[in-house]
Amino acid sequence: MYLDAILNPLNEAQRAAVSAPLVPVLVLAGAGSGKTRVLTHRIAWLIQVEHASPYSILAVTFTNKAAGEMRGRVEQLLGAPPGVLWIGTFHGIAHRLLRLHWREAGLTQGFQILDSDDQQRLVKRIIKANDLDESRWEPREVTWFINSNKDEGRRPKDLKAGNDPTRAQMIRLYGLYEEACARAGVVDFAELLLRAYELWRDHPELLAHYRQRFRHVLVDEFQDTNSIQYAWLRLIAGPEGHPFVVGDDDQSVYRWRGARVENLQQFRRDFERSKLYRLEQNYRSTAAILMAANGLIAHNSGRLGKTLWTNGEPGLPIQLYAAFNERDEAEFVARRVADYVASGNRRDDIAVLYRSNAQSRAFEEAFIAARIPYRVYGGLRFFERAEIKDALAYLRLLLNRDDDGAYERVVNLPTRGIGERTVETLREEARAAGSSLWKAATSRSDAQQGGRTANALRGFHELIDRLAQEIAGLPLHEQIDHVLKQSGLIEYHGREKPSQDAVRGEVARNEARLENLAELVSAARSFGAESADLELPPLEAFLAHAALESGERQSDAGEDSVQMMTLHMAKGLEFMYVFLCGMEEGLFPHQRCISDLEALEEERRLCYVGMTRAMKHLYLTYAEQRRLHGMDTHPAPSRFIKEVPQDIVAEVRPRVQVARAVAAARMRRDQPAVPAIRFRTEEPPPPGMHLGARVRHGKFGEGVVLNVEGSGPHARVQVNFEQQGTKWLMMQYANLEPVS
DNA sequence: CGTGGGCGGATTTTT
DNA sequence: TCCGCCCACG
Repeated sequence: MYLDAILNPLNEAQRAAVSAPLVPVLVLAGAGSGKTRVLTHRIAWLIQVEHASPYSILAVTFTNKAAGEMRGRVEQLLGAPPGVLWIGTFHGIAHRLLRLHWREAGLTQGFQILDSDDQQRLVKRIIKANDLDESRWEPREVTWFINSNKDEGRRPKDLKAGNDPTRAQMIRLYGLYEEACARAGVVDFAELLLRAYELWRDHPELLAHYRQRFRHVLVDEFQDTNSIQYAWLRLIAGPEGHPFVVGDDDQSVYRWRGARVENLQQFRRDFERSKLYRLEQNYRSTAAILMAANGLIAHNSGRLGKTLWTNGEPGLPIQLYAAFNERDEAEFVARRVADYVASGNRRDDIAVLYRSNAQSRAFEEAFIAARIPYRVYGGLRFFERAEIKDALAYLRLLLNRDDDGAYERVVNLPTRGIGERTVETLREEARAAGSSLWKAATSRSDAQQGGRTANALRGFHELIDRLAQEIAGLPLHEQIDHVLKQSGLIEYHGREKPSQDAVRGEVARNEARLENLAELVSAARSFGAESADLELPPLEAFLAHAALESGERQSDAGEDSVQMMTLHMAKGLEFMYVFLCGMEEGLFPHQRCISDLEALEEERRLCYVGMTRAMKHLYLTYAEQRRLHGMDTHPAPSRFIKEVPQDIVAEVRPRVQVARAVAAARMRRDQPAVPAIRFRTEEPPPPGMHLGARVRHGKFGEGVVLNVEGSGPHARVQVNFEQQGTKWLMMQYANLEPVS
């Protein structure tokens, strides 16, 4: 019986959720409690037990990765490719709807998608075109204004400026931006969602059709939905529907980009018949780690409430390390990593997590010095790389000459004598005529046709027209290959820097760019049927794919390496050993969040997310001195450290000969199972730094030496300052003066 | 038209 | 401190 396969692998709570009746369902799924499993098994349950047609199922996620995983696991479970199932991201599904109903949605048939970078550039061009000061009207801010309004479902006409001239200008720019998008036939990410929502809202017959069809809607990571996504969900579900949503209010960390945890509560109000299920059994972490995480998150208010528990190992206490500075912090982590690897662990199982990307630097340096392979996540993804975007701009222009963004990007790339002056004139002409740059250029009067730049411009247009003709009928990858070669892009990146005694990095970078371009062709070759059902020509489909799925972050997988990433990127992942670093006030919680309770609670959730990534060992580290923006700071340890129940925290201190008596008190809580660190040297302590000595520090004032470890530049002393309390300091940096 | 130096700003990121 | 962007120069 199918039932067994679906329900047997589940625990009681999971089983209850999976086999819930056809009413609206909210599953509160704690970290590591089998959330994806519940979703996939629910889909199988609907099909095999409720006899739902796969055709009637719509499953929505936030990331392509999650969608891919879900699809894979459903296939596995059903033993067949559930081809007709709609599983995708909010954006992917919105895109699909808009392709199918572009006319009703008020779009052009071949509309293309702007990624955030394209969008920002467009906003910037609009600001410039309106002679506004870019420092007064920052493109970032304007873009944020536009997107956050779209996220809330508001068009320019819905906005009132009141007496606020700044706001009035913002609204005006929003309107101009919309016009520009319409003229160029492009939509941004937020627009995909808003249009899809409006499509259904304004076309009752379409909505009725899709409601009839998608009887079963499932949503992953529901706590991350924004207003428009939730409104869209309510539309498709209708008053009689029974959406199945899974989320965790304690893991909501994207409020700053429009996510609304309140949607969880709102769901219960809007769907009165809804049932709530809690998944609290955790299959990932040790009891100690869960106690720490539970204790921390209990400090947040207004939670739906949930306590993780496990049947598994009690595990080791949380290890807390107080470093002198970020270098010491990194060296500590590197030593521990080396220990783990020496005892047979894979580096892939070790993660260094931090609040902000800048923190990776110190760790990279320490890992390089210790010859530990590592991988930093973050940075540009494949389709975001400049050379790739250049190539895509050519392709976009081939499909749509009115795509001004694409036009500006490649009109002089490679250099063909069309300078800023020429483009500026073109922009003015286009603005005056209310047309695109391409049209403005082609409709110039004869008087303007003679000069050198006019010839260059004509050459460019002829190139584009010629390419468009030449690639007609070719297979996708040959189209791209042809454009890359004939446009001169390959040559442009391929040429060696002349003279300038071979800057080696430059050559390497050019090679990498050429490789990426080659990779683009092979990506096109393997880009197959996935969008066939949209009845889009392959090139259009490929461009949409490039925008919606920006590709891998790292090309060089391969070697077993320590994983380094921000806490945000770690969400949804798990690691055997986790180092949660930079646990300092001002860094984590971040300075900008400290005075805002909502933001502070989000920081705490982020910390909770970080802690619950760990399966076996969790370390918290902080530095007593940290260089930030080139300035030395002396941050206090993060409040989050104190919010963890102290009886499951063990402070790590290097074990040394000196001052054993004082250290012993600290050591009592340290666990013997964790290998102690030994200093290589056992030379006498630095002069004047004996126990009980009075010393003065530039910032902390006077204090008494409580503890001394090591010698030479690496020596560290613990000082009890009259004002600031007890601190560990590094002799090398501290500049302590003896006081007599 | 391309580059180098000066200046300002410096969470978090997916689609 | 360091990185990215803008402008002035070659």
